[in-house]
Amino acid sequence: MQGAPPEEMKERCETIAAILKTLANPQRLTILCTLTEGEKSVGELQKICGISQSVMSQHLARMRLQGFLRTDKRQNFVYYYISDERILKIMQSLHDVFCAE
Amino acid sequence: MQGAPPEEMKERCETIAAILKTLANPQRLTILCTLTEGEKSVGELQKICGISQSVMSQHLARMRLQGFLRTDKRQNFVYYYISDERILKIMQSLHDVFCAE
DNA sequence: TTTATATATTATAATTTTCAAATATAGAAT
DNA sequence: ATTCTATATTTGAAAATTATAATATATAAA
Repeated sequence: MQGAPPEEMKERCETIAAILKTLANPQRLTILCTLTEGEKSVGELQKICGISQSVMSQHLARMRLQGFLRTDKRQNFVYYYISDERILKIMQSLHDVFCAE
Repeated sequence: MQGAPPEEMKERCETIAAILKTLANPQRLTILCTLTEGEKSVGELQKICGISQSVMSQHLARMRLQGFLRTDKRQNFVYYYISDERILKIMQSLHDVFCAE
């Protein structure tokens, strides 16, 4: 048995928990699931996910500020896509665990 | 483009988000990390993780009620271990993404 | 039986998250 | 210039989470 938890483990757990907190919301997960298929405009995401304009924008802002997502403005639309490799890997793993046959 | 999100996706996202909510706490993650190495008594967990008695017990109760953990009482100690294969897989995946070289 | 140890539960206050409504902005179309 | 469309931001209330303290329980030891 060792003494205190390696400080490193605690710090990592804080970092990871902060990321998981953002994932741990049904609407944000639905948005991310949708984006794993490729970029979507905000309006498309609203329709596909059934989330209101304001709430959608708030979720997207949070994930953008946290570095999960980036945007690409074309015409008068804003397209969002997953820009964080770690998020893609986690989504893949969640798919394997919960959605695979 | 399809219409509404498959209801199945929404439902799965709710289930998964509920699980991630429990994971998304630095202390609970630290506890789970520790338990990936094998079962530990409550007292051992308190020392290793540096978490107070009451808070530890509340975290353990939550994870036990959610089916992540089970207990084994021996002597006058309660040993906790991870009993949900999905949690083990997620922890492994988080390790791969955030802690691997 | 009393006391000590290990763990669990309850209550409550503080903090954080979430949703909804209103308002703001920016570019395109008229 | 005005209006419309797409998106973002702000605000405030409701709900959920977290920490802390107090109390409870159950078993072992004295």
